[in-house]
Amino acid sequence: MRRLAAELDTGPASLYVYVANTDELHAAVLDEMLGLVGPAPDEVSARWTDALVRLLGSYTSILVGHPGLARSALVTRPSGPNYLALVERVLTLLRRGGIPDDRCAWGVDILLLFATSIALEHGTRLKAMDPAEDEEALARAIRQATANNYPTIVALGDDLLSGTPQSRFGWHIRVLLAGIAMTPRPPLDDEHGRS
Amino acid sequence: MRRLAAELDTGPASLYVYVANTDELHAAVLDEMLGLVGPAPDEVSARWTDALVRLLGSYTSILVGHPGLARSALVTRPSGPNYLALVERVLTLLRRGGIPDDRCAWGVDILLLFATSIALEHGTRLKAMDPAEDEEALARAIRQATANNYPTIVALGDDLLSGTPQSRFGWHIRVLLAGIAMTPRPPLDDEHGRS
DNA sequence: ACCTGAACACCGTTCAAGT
DNA sequence: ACCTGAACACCGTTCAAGT
Repeated sequence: MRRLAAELDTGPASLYVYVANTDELHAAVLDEMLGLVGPAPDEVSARWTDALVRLLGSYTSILVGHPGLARSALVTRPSGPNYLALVERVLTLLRRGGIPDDRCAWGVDILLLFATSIALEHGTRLKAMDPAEDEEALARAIRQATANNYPTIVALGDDLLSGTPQSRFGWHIRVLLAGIAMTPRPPLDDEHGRS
Repeated sequence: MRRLAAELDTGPASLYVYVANTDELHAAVLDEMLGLVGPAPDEVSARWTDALVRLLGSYTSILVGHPGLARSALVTRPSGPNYLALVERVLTLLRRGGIPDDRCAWGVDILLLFATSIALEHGTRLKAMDPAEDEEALARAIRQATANNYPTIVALGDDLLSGTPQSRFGWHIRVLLAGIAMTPRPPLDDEHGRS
């Protein structure tokens, strides 16, 4: 807020004429940036799973550079036109994959939530640390784990930390898609509208 | 930091003798709270999927009350003894489900990441808003969506927002488990240790 | 050697006062 | 009626000075 106000050569109070609070500002900025989300040259021809990995990947990579936006998007679900367009595209691809409608409805939510979380995780990490010091702590803890207390952790060892962020991301999305495709929705316990 | 220091009748500077920064303090507090994570009365007898839904559910419910901790856990992976014990329990259950070791290794990460994200999402929402005003914005946007611009959103309609947080959470975890069980890991592109 | 008061450099938000 | 300076109520972190 203050940074933007300074950029505009005014006091921070002036911004509150246009937005109610920081989250609302973030939502507006995010929707603007979402206009840039992949033009998807071959979205129609590619396999639907690959298309979704790419689409969600480009959504995530936009957010990684702006962890503050990712945080806001996680907490206050965006509802701007470009976000809705993204939802629409994800839904279209899920349907193309033959996913039943009820699972498309819940699946789009978990896919976007997950993509947003990954962006927040990586984005803040990049902002905070110089590389190499990075996940040091967890890696050390895992390597020091004794077979007495944590036998399974020791057995799996370095594989717990293997892979690049990109290869993990692709696997994560495919896991979600496969799971969505084969996990029936629970019956809706009656909730009189929604809760 | 300042709140804790005040509680201890001293200045905030004194805390920096014991912790390097806020994230480290958060990590220590979180690990302490993780000591309370479900004693799991029937973890051995229950179906492994049910046991995991409950275990991750109790992890999440601890974090929901403290969104600040969830945020830290998302950004700086915890590495305390109680967190490792949680990882160990999740791994044990995944193996009991017959999940191959390499997918257990990557699966525990996505499960805990997801549980942490859900806690952050719900926790901050509870903190910020009075109920009812809640997701109003997205709900309105969806209902106002015109069939021209967003045909699939309109077709799915209210089902996009149906379900209770609990029923969604259970479905989400089952989606992840089913996906993990059936999605082969990509080959590790060579990374000389890790990156 | 160990601890900490006071300061530094920030935040988001409000509201009375100005034009 | 519309905008905003100045203040309010916070943060996390540092460091010189005290014991």
